[in-house]
Amino acid sequence: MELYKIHPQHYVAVDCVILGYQDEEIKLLLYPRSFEPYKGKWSLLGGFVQENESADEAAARILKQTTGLEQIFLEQVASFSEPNRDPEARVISLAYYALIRIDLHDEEKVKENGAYWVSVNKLPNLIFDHQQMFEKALVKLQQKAGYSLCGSELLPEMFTLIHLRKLYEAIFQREFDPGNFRKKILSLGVLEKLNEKDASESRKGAFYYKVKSNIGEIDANRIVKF
Amino acid sequence: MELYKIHPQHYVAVDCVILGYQDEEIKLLLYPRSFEPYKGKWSLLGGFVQENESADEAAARILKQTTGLEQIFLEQVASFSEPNRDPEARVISLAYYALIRIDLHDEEKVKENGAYWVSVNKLPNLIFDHQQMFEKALVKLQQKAGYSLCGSELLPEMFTLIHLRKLYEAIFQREFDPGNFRKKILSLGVLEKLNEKDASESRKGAFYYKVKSNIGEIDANRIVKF
DNA sequence: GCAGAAAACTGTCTTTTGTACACTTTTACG
DNA sequence: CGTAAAAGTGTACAAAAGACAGTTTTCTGC
Repeated sequence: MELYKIHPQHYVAVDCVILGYQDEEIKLLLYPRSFEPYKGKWSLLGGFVQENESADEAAARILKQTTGLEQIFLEQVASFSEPNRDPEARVISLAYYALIRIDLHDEEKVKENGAYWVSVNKLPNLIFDHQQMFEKALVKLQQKAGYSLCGSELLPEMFTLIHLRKLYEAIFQREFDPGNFRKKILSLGVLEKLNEKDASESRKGAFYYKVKSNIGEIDANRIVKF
Repeated sequence: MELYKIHPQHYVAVDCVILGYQDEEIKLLLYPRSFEPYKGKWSLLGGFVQENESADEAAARILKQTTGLEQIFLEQVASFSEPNRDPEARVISLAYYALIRIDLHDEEKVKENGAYWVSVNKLPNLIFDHQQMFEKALVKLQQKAGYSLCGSELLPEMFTLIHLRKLYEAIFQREFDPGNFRKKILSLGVLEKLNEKDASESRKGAFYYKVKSNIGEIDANRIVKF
C-alpha cells in the first residue's frame, strides 16, 4: 500500500456513445451539458466511476438512469486520458458504445434531460474529445456488424430483409445489391422467416423475419465480410 | 469543480502486454512482481499514470524504462476496473500491447529486472487479470495481422517469405500453404525483393524481402483475410 | 376483373478469391 | 555430376462475391 501512495489518483469517468436506428439513419443520443465548463454544449452521456462498481457497471448504470434500458449491448471503445482533455480537472474517461432499439427506450426520461437523437450525418460540435469517441465507436459498430447481425440490437423484434439492408447501408454508408444481400444473409442461417408481411412499403409486401432465438454469434466459419 | 469533488478518485495503472517473436514462437515479456501483494509472482510490465502524462505516454515511458525501446508499436487493448482486481487497493488498469523486435531490445535492462521472454504456448499463471489482458492482446494482434503485415514490427529489417509465413503461423496458430501464402502476400505489393539470400536454412537459399518504405497501411481494398 | 406498375423475390452468369497440390528451379554436398 | 532438399512457380478446381436480368405478388385505376 505504501508503494501505491506515492502515485496520484484521478477522476475516472465513463462516456457512452449511444447509437440507435431510425428513419434509415444511425442516430446518436446527445445531451446538453448541465454544468460548467461548456454548459449547454452537446455532450455524450457520461458519469463518474464510483467506489464499488466497475466501469462496465458504471456505464450500465448511467445508461439505465437516462434511457430506462437494461441488459442491452454495451462495449468498451477506448480510454481517453490526455491530461487537459477536461479543462476543469484531470479526468480519465473510458468510452463505451451502446446499441439500443429506439422503439423501446423511455422517451420521457430522455426528454427530461433535454437529450436529442441526432443523425450521425449531421452531428453538431461536441465537447472535449467526444467526437473522437463517436468516431471510434462507429468503427467498432462496423466491425461488429461484419461478423454478427446487428438486427436484434437495433431493429424491432420483427423486420424485413429490406429493413435489415437499409440498416447495413446506414452503418457502412454504402449501398448493397438487394439480391446479393438477401442471399448472403439468408445463407448464414440465423434468420427465421415469419408468415406475416409488412405491406406498408409496397403492394406485394415483404415477409418479416426474426433472429432465431437459439443463436447468438454467427459461426466463425461464416463471417460476413462486407 | 464542485460537481467533480463529490466523486471518488482512483489509482490508474497501465499494464503492457509486450510481444516479440523468436524461435518460431510468439513470446511475452514477464516480470516477477517486486512488491506485495503477490511479490515474486509473474506479472505484466506495469506502472501508474502520473499527473502530467496521458496513459499512452505512461505506457511508452514504462516500455522505454524497461526495454530501452522507443517509437514502437503500442496500442490500447482494454480497461480493467473490477473493484477488487487488486486486493491491496482500487486500481483501474488500462492494458496496452506492444510489438517489439526482440533483436533490438536492451537485454541488459530486461535482465536487471529479472524479466523473461516466455512462449505464449507455455505461460505460467499470471497475477490479477493479467491472463485476460494477454488474451485480449493476442486477439488484437491477430486482427492487426489480418490487415497489415506485422513483419516490420516483429521481424528484423530483412526477412524471407518463409520467415514471414512462420510468423503468421505462430500468430494464428495454424499452418498456411507455402505457395498460396507467397502469392497472397506478394499480391499486396508492399514487399520489395532484395538481391540477397538467406542461405542458412537451405541449399538453394531464400531471397530476402523488406517492407517498402513508403507504405504504411495496406490499401483498404486489399485486406488480408486469413 | 383485367392491365399495368412497383416492389419483393429468384435465378443465372461472370469474376474474383481461396485452396490443394504437382511441377520446376536452384544449389550444396557427396 | 547426380541427388536431395527446400525455394519458388503453375495449374486446376471450388467457393464466394458481384452484376444484373427475369419472375412473382398484389394493389390501383380503368
